[in-house]
Amino acid sequence: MGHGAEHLHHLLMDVVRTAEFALMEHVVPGRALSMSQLLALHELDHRDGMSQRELAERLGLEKSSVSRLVADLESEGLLTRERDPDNRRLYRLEITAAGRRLHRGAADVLHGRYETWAGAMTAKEREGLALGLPALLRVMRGGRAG
Amino acid sequence: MGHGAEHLHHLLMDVVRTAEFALMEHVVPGRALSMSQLLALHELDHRDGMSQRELAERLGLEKSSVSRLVADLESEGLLTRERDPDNRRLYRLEITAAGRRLHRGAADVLHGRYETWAGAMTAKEREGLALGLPALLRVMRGGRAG
DNA sequence: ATACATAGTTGCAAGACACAACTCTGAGAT
DNA sequence: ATCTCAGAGTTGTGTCTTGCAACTATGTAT
Repeated sequence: MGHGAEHLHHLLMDVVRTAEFALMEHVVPGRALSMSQLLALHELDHRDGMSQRELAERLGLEKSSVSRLVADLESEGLLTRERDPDNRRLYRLEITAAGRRLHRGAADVLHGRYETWAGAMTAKEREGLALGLPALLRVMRGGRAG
Repeated sequence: MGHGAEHLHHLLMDVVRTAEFALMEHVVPGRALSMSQLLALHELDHRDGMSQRELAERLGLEKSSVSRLVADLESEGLLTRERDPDNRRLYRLEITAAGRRLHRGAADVLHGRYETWAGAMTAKEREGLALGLPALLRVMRGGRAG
Protein backbone atom coordinates (compact mmCIF):
# COMPACT_ATOMS: atom_id res chain seq x y z
CA MET A 1 0.00 0.00 0.00
CA GLY A 2 2.94 2.31 0.45
CA HIS A 3 3.48 1.56 -3.18
CA GLY A 4 0.26 3.24 -4.24
CA ALA A 5 0.88 6.22 -2.03
CA GLU A 6 4.32 6.97 -3.42
CA HIS A 7 2.84 6.88 -6.85
CA LEU A 8 0.02 9.17 -5.92
CA HIS A 9 2.26 12.05 -5.10
CA HIS A 10 3.63 11.95 -8.60
CA LEU A 11 0.31 11.12 -10.10
CA LEU A 12 -1.85 13.81 -8.64
CA MET A 13 0.62 16.49 -9.55
CA ASP A 14 0.50 15.24 -13.08
CA VAL A 15 -3.26 15.14 -13.06
CA VAL A 16 -3.50 18.74 -12.04
CA ARG A 17 -1.00 19.75 -14.66
CA THR A 18 -2.60 17.74 -17.40
CA ALA A 19 -6.30 17.67 -16.72
CA GLU A 20 -7.08 21.35 -16.97
CA PHE A 21 -5.32 21.56 -20.28
CA ALA A 22 -6.96 18.41 -21.60
CA LEU A 23 -10.33 19.66 -20.46
CA MET A 24 -10.22 23.21 -21.66
CA GLU A 25 -8.38 22.94 -24.94
CA HIS A 26 -10.80 23.62 -27.75
CA VAL A 27 -13.91 22.48 -25.94
CA VAL A 28 -15.59 25.78 -26.73
CA PRO A 29 -14.56 26.76 -30.22
CA GLY A 30 -14.82 30.42 -31.10
CA ARG A 31 -15.64 31.73 -27.68
CA ALA A 32 -13.17 32.49 -24.93
CA LEU A 33 -14.57 30.86 -21.82
CA SER A 34 -12.64 30.38 -18.63
CA MET A 35 -12.65 27.20 -16.62
CA SER A 36 -14.78 28.81 -13.95
CA GLN A 37 -17.25 30.11 -16.46
CA LEU A 38 -17.61 26.66 -17.94
CA LEU A 39 -17.98 25.13 -14.51
CA ALA A 40 -20.67 27.67 -13.68
CA LEU A 41 -22.63 26.73 -16.78
CA HIS A 42 -22.07 23.13 -15.89
CA GLU A 43 -23.64 23.64 -12.48
CA LEU A 44 -26.55 25.63 -13.83
CA ASP A 45 -27.25 23.17 -16.60
CA HIS A 46 -28.13 20.52 -14.12
CA ARG A 47 -29.69 22.71 -11.47
CA ASP A 48 -31.63 25.84 -12.30
CA GLY A 49 -32.56 28.64 -9.98
CA MET A 50 -29.42 28.74 -7.86
CA SER A 51 -28.47 31.91 -6.06
CA GLN A 52 -25.04 33.44 -6.53
CA ARG A 53 -24.12 32.52 -3.00
CA GLU A 54 -25.01 28.91 -3.71
CA LEU A 55 -23.03 28.93 -6.93
CA ALA A 56 -20.05 30.46 -5.16
CA GLU A 57 -20.14 27.65 -2.65
CA ARG A 58 -20.20 25.01 -5.36
CA LEU A 59 -17.40 26.59 -7.32
CA GLY A 60 -15.29 27.29 -4.27
CA LEU A 61 -15.11 30.97 -5.17
CA GLU A 62 -15.67 34.17 -3.29
CA LYS A 63 -19.02 35.86 -3.76
CA SER A 64 -17.42 38.88 -5.36
CA SER A 65 -15.74 36.72 -7.95
CA VAL A 66 -19.00 35.02 -8.72
CA SER A 67 -20.72 38.36 -8.95
CA ARG A 68 -18.44 39.38 -11.79
CA LEU A 69 -18.35 35.93 -13.33
CA VAL A 70 -22.12 35.81 -13.52
CA ALA A 71 -22.37 39.36 -14.79
CA ASP A 72 -20.11 38.43 -17.69
CA LEU A 73 -22.08 35.32 -18.53
CA GLU A 74 -25.29 37.31 -18.39
CA SER A 75 -23.95 39.95 -20.72
CA GLU A 76 -23.04 37.23 -23.17
CA GLY A 77 -26.53 35.86 -22.97
CA LEU A 78 -25.56 32.56 -21.44
CA LEU A 79 -27.67 32.94 -18.33
CA THR A 80 -30.36 35.17 -16.85
CA ARG A 81 -30.60 36.77 -13.42
CA GLU A 82 -33.92 37.53 -11.82
CA ARG A 83 -34.57 38.61 -8.29
CA ASP A 84 -36.46 36.06 -6.29
CA PRO A 85 -39.96 37.50 -5.72
CA ASP A 86 -40.11 35.92 -2.28
CA ASN A 87 -36.73 37.30 -1.26
CA ARG A 88 -35.50 40.10 -3.37
CA ARG A 89 -32.04 40.00 -1.86
CA LEU A 90 -31.08 37.03 -3.94
CA TYR A 91 -30.97 36.25 -7.61
CA ARG A 92 -32.34 33.19 -9.31
CA LEU A 93 -29.84 32.16 -11.94
CA GLU A 94 -31.06 30.32 -14.99
CA ILE A 95 -29.06 29.07 -17.90
CA THR A 96 -30.38 30.23 -21.29
CA ALA A 97 -30.85 28.10 -24.37
CA ALA A 98 -27.61 29.51 -25.72
CA GLY A 99 -25.81 28.70 -22.50
CA ARG A 100 -27.19 25.21 -22.53
CA ARG A 101 -26.17 24.76 -26.14
CA LEU A 102 -22.68 25.92 -25.37
CA HIS A 103 -22.31 23.67 -22.36
CA ARG A 104 -23.69 20.66 -24.17
CA GLY A 105 -21.32 21.36 -27.03
CA ALA A 106 -18.40 21.35 -24.63
CA ALA A 107 -19.71 18.17 -23.06
CA ASP A 108 -19.88 16.55 -26.49
CA VAL A 109 -16.33 17.51 -27.28
CA LEU A 110 -15.23 16.03 -23.99
CA HIS A 111 -17.29 12.99 -24.65
CA GLY A 112 -15.59 12.44 -27.97
CA ARG A 113 -12.25 13.06 -26.39
CA TYR A 114 -13.01 10.45 -23.78
CA GLU A 115 -13.96 7.92 -26.40
CA THR A 116 -10.51 8.37 -27.88
CA TRP A 117 -8.87 8.04 -24.51
CA ALA A 118 -10.95 5.02 -23.61
CA GLY A 119 -9.92 3.36 -26.82
CA ALA A 120 -6.31 3.66 -25.76
CA MET A 121 -6.95 2.02 -22.41
CA THR A 122 -7.46 -1.58 -21.55
CA ALA A 123 -10.84 -2.69 -20.24
CA LYS A 124 -9.34 -3.20 -16.80
CA GLU A 125 -7.96 0.31 -16.79
CA ARG A 126 -11.30 1.78 -17.80
CA GLU A 127 -13.09 -0.15 -15.09
CA GLY A 128 -10.52 0.83 -12.54
CA LEU A 129 -10.87 4.46 -13.44
CA ALA A 130 -14.65 4.34 -13.34
CA LEU A 131 -14.46 2.89 -9.86
CA GLY A 132 -11.47 4.71 -8.45
CA LEU A 133 -11.92 8.25 -9.66
CA PRO A 134 -15.33 8.88 -8.09
CA ALA A 135 -13.99 7.31 -4.93
CA LEU A 136 -11.02 9.64 -4.92
CA LEU A 137 -13.26 12.63 -5.33
CA ARG A 138 -15.53 11.42 -2.58
CA VAL A 139 -12.73 11.10 -0.08
CA MET A 140 -10.92 14.26 -1.18
CA ARG A 141 -14.02 16.22 -0.41
CA GLY A 142 -14.23 14.62 2.97
CA GLY A 143 -17.11 12.25 2.46
CA ARG A 144 -19.68 14.71 1.21
CA ALA A 145 -21.67 13.51 -1.76
CA GLY A 146 -21.23 15.26 -5.10
CA MET B 1 -19.30 2.16 -22.16
CA GLY B 2 -21.26 5.33 -22.96
CA HIS B 3 -22.04 5.11 -19.30
CA GLY B 4 -18.45 5.76 -18.28
CA ALA B 5 -18.10 8.59 -20.74
CA GLU B 6 -21.06 10.53 -19.46
CA HIS B 7 -19.67 10.22 -16.01
CA LEU B 8 -16.28 11.36 -17.09
CA HIS B 9 -17.46 14.74 -18.18
CA HIS B 10 -18.80 15.39 -14.73
CA LEU B 11 -15.91 13.65 -13.09
CA LEU B 12 -13.01 15.40 -14.69
CA MET B 13 -14.53 18.79 -14.08
CA ASP B 14 -14.79 17.87 -10.45
CA VAL B 15 -11.25 16.60 -10.37
CA VAL B 16 -9.91 19.86 -11.70
CA ARG B 17 -11.96 21.81 -9.24
CA THR B 18 -11.05 19.65 -6.28
CA ALA B 19 -7.56 18.35 -6.87
CA GLU B 20 -5.65 21.59 -6.94
CA PHE B 21 -7.20 22.64 -3.69
CA ALA B 22 -6.64 19.26 -2.07
CA LEU B 23 -3.06 19.19 -3.27
CA MET B 24 -1.93 22.66 -2.43
CA GLU B 25 -3.65 23.32 0.85
CA HIS B 26 -1.04 23.44 3.58
CA VAL B 27 1.49 21.21 1.86
CA VAL B 28 4.20 23.81 2.38
CA PRO B 29 3.69 25.37 5.76
CA GLY B 30 5.17 28.78 6.31
CA ARG B 31 6.25 29.48 2.77
CA ALA B 32 4.04 30.77 -0.01
CA LEU B 33 4.71 28.53 -2.98
CA SER B 34 2.58 28.45 -6.08
CA MET B 35 1.51 25.27 -7.80
CA SER B 36 3.95 25.89 -10.63
CA GLN B 37 6.81 26.53 -8.26
CA LEU B 38 6.11 23.28 -6.49
CA LEU B 39 5.84 21.43 -9.77
CA ALA B 40 9.16 22.90 -10.86
CA LEU B 41 10.84 21.63 -7.72
CA HIS B 42 9.13 18.33 -8.28
CA GLU B 43 10.64 18.04 -11.73
CA LEU B 44 14.08 19.08 -10.60
CA ASP B 45 14.06 16.76 -7.64
CA HIS B 46 13.97 13.77 -9.89
CA ARG B 47 16.02 15.14 -12.75
CA ASP B 48 18.88 17.53 -12.23
CA GLY B 49 20.55 19.70 -14.80
CA MET B 50 17.55 20.62 -16.87
CA SER B 51 17.57 23.78 -18.92
CA GLN B 52 14.85 26.37 -18.56
CA ARG B 53 13.53 25.53 -21.98
CA GLU B 54 13.24 21.91 -20.95
CA LEU B 55 11.50 22.81 -17.73
CA ALA B 56 9.11 25.06 -19.57
CA GLU B 57 8.17 22.20 -21.83
CA ARG B 58 7.52 19.90 -18.90
CA LEU B 59 5.45 22.45 -17.05
CA GLY B 60 3.55 23.54 -20.10
CA LEU B 61 4.57 27.14 -19.53
CA GLU B 62 6.05 29.84 -21.73
CA LYS B 63 9.79 30.37 -21.44
CA SER B 64 9.31 33.89 -20.09
CA SER B 65 7.14 32.60 -17.30
CA VAL B 66 9.72 30.00 -16.43
CA SER B 67 12.44 32.61 -16.49
CA ARG B 68 10.72 34.55 -13.74
CA LEU B 69 9.60 31.44 -11.90
CA VAL B 70 13.12 30.11 -11.74
CA ALA B 71 14.55 33.48 -10.79
CA ASP B 72 12.25 33.54 -7.79
CA LEU B 73 13.15 30.05 -6.71
CA GLU B 74 16.82 30.86 -7.06
CA SER B 75 16.50 33.99 -4.94
CA GLU B 76 14.86 31.89 -2.26
CA GLY B 77 17.72 29.45 -2.39
CA LEU B 78 15.67 26.53 -3.61
CA LEU B 79 17.66 25.97 -6.78
CA THR B 80 20.85 27.09 -8.49
CA ARG B 81 21.46 28.26 -12.05
CA GLU B 82 24.77 27.78 -13.75
CA ARG B 83 25.60 28.32 -17.37
CA ASP B 84 26.50 25.15 -19.16
CA PRO B 85 30.24 25.33 -19.90
CA ASP B 86 29.74 23.51 -23.18
CA ASN B 87 26.99 25.80 -24.32
CA ARG B 88 26.76 29.02 -22.45
CA ARG B 89 23.41 29.89 -23.91
CA LEU B 90 21.62 27.60 -21.53
CA TYR B 91 21.42 27.20 -17.80
CA ARG B 92 21.80 24.00 -15.86
CA LEU B 93 19.21 24.02 -13.10
CA GLU B 94 19.88 22.14 -9.93
CA ILE B 95 17.71 21.83 -6.89
CA THR B 96 19.46 22.75 -3.63
CA ALA B 97 19.35 20.84 -0.38
CA ALA B 98 16.79 23.34 0.88
CA GLY B 99 14.71 22.89 -2.23
CA ARG B 100 14.86 19.15 -1.91
CA ARG B 101 13.91 19.36 1.75
CA LEU B 102 10.95 21.53 0.92
CA HIS B 103 9.77 19.30 -1.87
CA ARG B 104 10.17 16.15 0.18
CA GLY B 105 8.25 17.82 2.99
CA ALA B 106 5.40 18.56 0.64
CA ALA B 107 5.56 15.01 -0.65
CA ASP B 108 5.32 13.72 2.90
CA VAL B 109 2.29 15.84 3.61
CA LEU B 110 0.66 14.55 0.47
CA HIS B 111 1.65 11.04 1.39
CA GLY B 112 -0.05 11.36 4.75
CA ARG B 113 -3.05 12.91 3.14
CA TYR B 114 -3.27 9.99 0.77
CA GLU B 115 -3.10 7.52 3.61
CA THR B 116 -6.18 9.19 5.03
CA TRP B 117 -7.93 9.11 1.71
CA ALA B 118 -6.97 5.52 1.08
CA GLY B 119 -8.39 4.57 4.43
CA ALA B 120 -11.74 5.93 3.34
CA MET B 121 -11.74 3.85 0.15
CA THR B 122 -12.43 0.19 -0.36
CA ALA B 123 -9.61 -2.05 -1.51
CA LYS B 124 -11.22 -2.35 -4.93
CA GLU B 125 -11.43 1.41 -5.28
CA ARG B 126 -7.78 1.80 -4.35
CA GLU B 127 -6.74 -0.82 -6.85
CA GLY B 128 -8.89 0.69 -9.52
CA LEU B 129 -7.40 4.09 -8.94
CA ALA B 130 -3.86 2.77 -8.97
CA LEU B 131 -4.54 1.14 -12.30
CA GLY B 132 -6.82 3.69 -13.93
CA LEU B 133 -5.24 7.00 -13.04
CA PRO B 134 -1.84 6.36 -14.59
CA ALA B 135 -3.64 5.02 -17.63
CA LEU B 136 -5.71 8.16 -17.90
CA LEU B 137 -2.63 10.32 -17.74
CA ARG B 138 -0.91 8.20 -20.31
CA VAL B 139 -3.69 8.57 -22.83
CA MET B 140 -4.39 12.22 -22.02
CA ARG B 141 -0.84 13.03 -22.92
CA GLY B 142 -1.18 11.14 -26.13
CA GLY B 143 0.74 7.99 -25.36
CA ARG B 144 3.98 9.55 -24.22
CA ALA B 145 5.44 7.94 -21.12
CA GLY B 146 5.49 9.97 -17.92
C1' DA C 1 -37.71 52.03 15.13
C1' DT C 2 -33.47 49.87 15.82
C1' DA C 3 -30.28 46.43 15.31
C1' DC C 4 -28.61 42.67 12.99
C1' DA C 5 -27.96 39.29 9.34
C1' DT C 6 -27.75 38.05 4.47
C1' DA C 7 -27.10 38.70 -0.83
C1' DG C 8 -24.79 40.99 -3.86
C1' DT C 9 -21.55 44.92 -5.76
C1' DT C 10 -17.49 47.63 -6.35
C1' DG C 11 -12.80 49.39 -5.52
C1' DC C 12 -8.80 47.97 -4.93
C1' DA C 13 -4.35 44.91 -5.18
C1' DA C 14 -1.84 40.69 -6.05
C1' DG C 15 -0.48 36.69 -8.67
C1' DA C 16 0.18 33.91 -12.78
C1' DC C 17 0.53 33.90 -17.36
C1' DA C 18 1.30 34.88 -22.57
C1' DC C 19 3.08 37.62 -26.30
C1' DA C 20 6.41 40.43 -28.45
C1' DA C 21 10.71 42.59 -28.67
C1' DC C 22 15.04 42.41 -27.00
C1' DT C 23 20.15 40.43 -25.79
C1' DC C 24 23.50 37.04 -25.81
C1' DT C 25 25.66 32.92 -27.45
C1' DG C 26 26.88 29.62 -30.85
C1' DA C 27 27.02 27.39 -35.80
C1' DG C 28 27.31 27.50 -40.54
C1' DA C 29 28.19 29.63 -45.19
C1' DT C 30 30.74 32.43 -47.98
C1' DA D 1 36.91 36.70 -40.57
C1' DT D 2 32.14 38.32 -40.72
C1' DC D 3 27.49 37.77 -41.85
C1' DT D 4 23.54 35.57 -41.07
C1' DC D 5 20.63 32.76 -38.74
C1' DA D 6 18.84 29.91 -34.88
C1' DG D 7 18.25 28.96 -30.01
C1' DA D 8 18.15 30.17 -24.81
C1' DG D 9 16.90 33.39 -21.82
C1' DT D 10 15.15 38.23 -20.24
C1' DT D 11 12.21 42.18 -19.78
C1' DG D 12 8.22 45.20 -20.81
C1' DT D 13 3.50 45.14 -20.95
C1' DG D 14 -1.15 43.74 -20.80
C1' DT D 15 -4.76 40.41 -19.49
C1' DC D 16 -7.26 37.41 -16.68
C1' DT D 17 -8.67 35.49 -12.38
C1' DT D 18 -9.12 35.87 -7.86
C1' DG D 19 -9.53 37.55 -2.78
C1' DC D 20 -10.29 41.04 0.63
C1' DA D 21 -12.57 44.97 2.51
C1' DA D 22 -15.98 48.29 2.41
C1' DC D 23 -20.16 49.37 0.58
C1' DT D 24 -25.62 49.05 -0.62
C1' DA D 25 -29.94 46.91 -0.40
C1' DT D 26 -33.12 43.80 1.41
C1' DG D 27 -35.21 41.11 5.00
C1' DT D 28 -35.87 39.64 10.18
C1' DA D 29 -36.19 40.11 15.04
C1' DT D 30 -36.61 42.77 19.27
